[in-house]
Amino acid sequence: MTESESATVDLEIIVQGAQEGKKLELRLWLRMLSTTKLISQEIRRRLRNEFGATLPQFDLMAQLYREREGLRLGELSKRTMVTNGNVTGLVERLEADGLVQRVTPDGDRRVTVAKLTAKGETSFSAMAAAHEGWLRDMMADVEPAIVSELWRDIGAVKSSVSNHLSGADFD
Amino acid sequence: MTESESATVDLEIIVQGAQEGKKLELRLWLRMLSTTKLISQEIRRRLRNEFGATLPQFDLMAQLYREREGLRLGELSKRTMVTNGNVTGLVERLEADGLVQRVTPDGDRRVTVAKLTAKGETSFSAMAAAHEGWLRDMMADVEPAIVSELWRDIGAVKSSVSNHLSGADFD
DNA sequence: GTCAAACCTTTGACATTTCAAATATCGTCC
DNA sequence: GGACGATATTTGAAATGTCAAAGGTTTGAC
Repeated sequence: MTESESATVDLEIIVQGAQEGKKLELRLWLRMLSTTKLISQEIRRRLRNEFGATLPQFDLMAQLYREREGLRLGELSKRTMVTNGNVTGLVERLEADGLVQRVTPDGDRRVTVAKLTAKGETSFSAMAAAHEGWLRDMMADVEPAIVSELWRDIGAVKSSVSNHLSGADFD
Repeated sequence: MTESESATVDLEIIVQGAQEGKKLELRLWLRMLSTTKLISQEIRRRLRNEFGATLPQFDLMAQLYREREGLRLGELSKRTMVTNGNVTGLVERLEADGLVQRVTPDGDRRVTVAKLTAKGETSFSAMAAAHEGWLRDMMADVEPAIVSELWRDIGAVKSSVSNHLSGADFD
């Protein structure tokens, strides 16, 4: 490649605002992944230290908290994006701790419905408030306008990904 | 709060384009988390179906691929954001599959260096190419300019989070 | 009514994950 | 040259995660 060719190419790339060149999607993914891991680990640590809870337990309880009537395990599995088998164990442990209660409805004995106990609601309520504060703190240096933009644009990413899944995952 | 005060507040919120009101950071976090899970699961499924590999193994091999001399397990742990104990098991299994090789350098017998084998390099190379394509496909509906913006802005989030960690995590 | 297909959850095998404690080695101070 | 603190990895317990297969239950077709 001659000097002038090289200069031209560089210019084009710069003009396109993509000096990173190819693999932009890959780079975005790696950054999303590492950022998500970072935040997850921080939340996990704080949940553990301040409440003796785990993140998956918190996630599961969050779903039950907004459905006071309780949810079937399959529905919980979908909402938490966790496999069925995993939900079984999670709910078992939460039940052992008295935070969740399992009920088999009269109509359909195949079904198990999980529901927060009073203790579970109290417990989750405290964790949720702290959790929200942690996130505000962690993102304190990001402009609110940027946070909104990110929320919107990541929604677009999620949409695109949903439309290009190989498996049979549709909603 | 009087009625007129309330009305004023509502108006401000609407004008700011934040009818979601508070908890913007929380909403961003939930969306980041679910999107990341969605993509992870898709990549996991494809790695499994097409290559018989797992995502953590792929991540680990990716680090070794760009450091052909190999990496100490502690360094691998930092780069993959995985705990030390976890790296031990991952490397063990990869070694059993003949993809990675462990060496203890002469100078310091505390250290273990993991390095891709020839088979590991070939294997990873194929997976990496496919992996990059999967991401491009999944994000195909997102404008390149948006992808760039996201990359930049998520960088800002990561920065902010890094500066507000409670633990002793600094780089 | 009965059988088969569909549905919901659990189970079992295995991999990944964290944390804390244990192990092993190195470097240094005296 | 021995003890101590710092480093580096491994181990062990418990939880989370996937997948596939097995268990009950219900429903619908006949």
